[in-house]
Amino acid sequence: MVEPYYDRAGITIYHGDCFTILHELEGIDAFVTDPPYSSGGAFRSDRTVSTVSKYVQTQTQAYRPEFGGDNRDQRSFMTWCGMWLSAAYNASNANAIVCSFIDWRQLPTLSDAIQAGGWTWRGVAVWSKKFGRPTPGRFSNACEYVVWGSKGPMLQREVYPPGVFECSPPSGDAKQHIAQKPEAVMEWVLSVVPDGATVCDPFMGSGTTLRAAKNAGCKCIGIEADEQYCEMAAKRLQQDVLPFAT
Amino acid sequence: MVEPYYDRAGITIYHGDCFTILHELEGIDAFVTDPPYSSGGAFRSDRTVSTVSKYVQTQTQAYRPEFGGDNRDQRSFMTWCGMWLSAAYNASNANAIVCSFIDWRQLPTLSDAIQAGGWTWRGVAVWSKKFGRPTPGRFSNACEYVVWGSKGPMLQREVYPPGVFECSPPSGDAKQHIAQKPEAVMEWVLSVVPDGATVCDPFMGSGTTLRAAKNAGCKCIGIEADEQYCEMAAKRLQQDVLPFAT
DNA sequence: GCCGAGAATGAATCCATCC
DNA sequence: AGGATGGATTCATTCTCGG
Repeated sequence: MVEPYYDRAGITIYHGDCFTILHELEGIDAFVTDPPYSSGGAFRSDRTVSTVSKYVQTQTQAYRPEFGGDNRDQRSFMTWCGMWLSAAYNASNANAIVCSFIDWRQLPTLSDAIQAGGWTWRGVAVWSKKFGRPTPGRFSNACEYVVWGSKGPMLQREVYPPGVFECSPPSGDAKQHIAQKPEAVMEWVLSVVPDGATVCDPFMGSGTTLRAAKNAGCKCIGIEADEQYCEMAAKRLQQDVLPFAT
Repeated sequence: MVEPYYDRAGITIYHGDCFTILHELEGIDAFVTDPPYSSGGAFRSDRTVSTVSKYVQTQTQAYRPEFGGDNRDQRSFMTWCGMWLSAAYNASNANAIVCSFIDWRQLPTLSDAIQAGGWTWRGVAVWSKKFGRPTPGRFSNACEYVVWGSKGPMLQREVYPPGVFECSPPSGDAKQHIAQKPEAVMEWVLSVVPDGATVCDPFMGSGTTLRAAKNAGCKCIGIEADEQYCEMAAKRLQQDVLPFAT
């Protein structure tokens, strides 16, 4: 069994590759995560290939060119998402929930991947950031999306979470990770997760999901490949335990 | 050439099959439309019932006519969307814009189809209805989406439309079609369309797009297969011309 | 005309029942 | 792997209507 990087008060952090760790896990009730989007830019040269090629090494080739410029990264992103979603499915209990953030460009790919991984796709929820970067002549990209689903039928629950949640992105000192989500957004997403569930975030980053899950009374598990973020998250989570925490 | 059902003051309505009519058209600057979604429910039997019982179930329901073309399965929906988007592409000028409404379930299919039809997919805009019908334990489906793109590069314009638009759906006497959009929502979508453009809605319904396009100073063309809706739209549009219109 | 109370509404989803 | 039908459920917002 893999050794945790941090393990205290129902919070466990693993430092390592998500596939390796997921393979060892079981009994998860909910996956709530914000994976790297491999997005940005309409052309391949605009993208950072490193994050993708780090996880997937497949022979990439031109694929249905009539579907537009750049399907190579799209294809490997699809494969990679299918892989982690499938591993997550296998580590889950029956009736588990999966919620993954994504941007508009990869939304269709992720909705395919979630189903390819065995999950039942249940819907899309919208995080409205109020103001996206304005672009002349175009709709601003002011939203990110939560593609979500379940492992088989869902448990009956008496909550009615809104389908749109409006909240400004973090800024200033509160922001420790490029893609960091506000804690309020994570709490909103967690409202579809049963009380006392075991929540796992396989792409933990600075640990916002874990903080929100802990506040919701959940047991939680984070996985992160970058040790710098493991340390940062452990510090953030330990702070909360102190009596004089803010 | 096909005979118009209505043709007055820069507004033309064709009654007939959209493929037949689109084949005859040319010189369109923007397609703005709200096609039948062929959505609803997780089971085929839920999708194949009539639009009235599928989308509305309350006790004292005002009568609104059925609309056709809403019972395709995923595969034929994809093919059908590819066909009309391709026909629309062929009827378009260079730099034309396409904007099509869709719900969460069919968003990935439509984003594939728009690219299969030759368009460059530019993004997703969100119409937030504020509050959808609640479903226990799940995010309410409070949004519809605008999948949009262009024929080649876009013209430079000095407008900055928001990526999310919040507006309640029409109700009461103002609602004549089950899936009718508020005029304000159509005006928001039309903000990416150049001034004085020729706008076409190949699934006109009760004619909201045409009203909004006319108010925006556009020439407009509507196509509708159901004569009942052609009549309804013609009446709505003619009303606006009268000096004592409300 | 304004305000408050009560009623109606919704591009929904699931499931039991029937043929 | 059967397929269609109808009923039950839900609550913030919007509408209606009376005072």
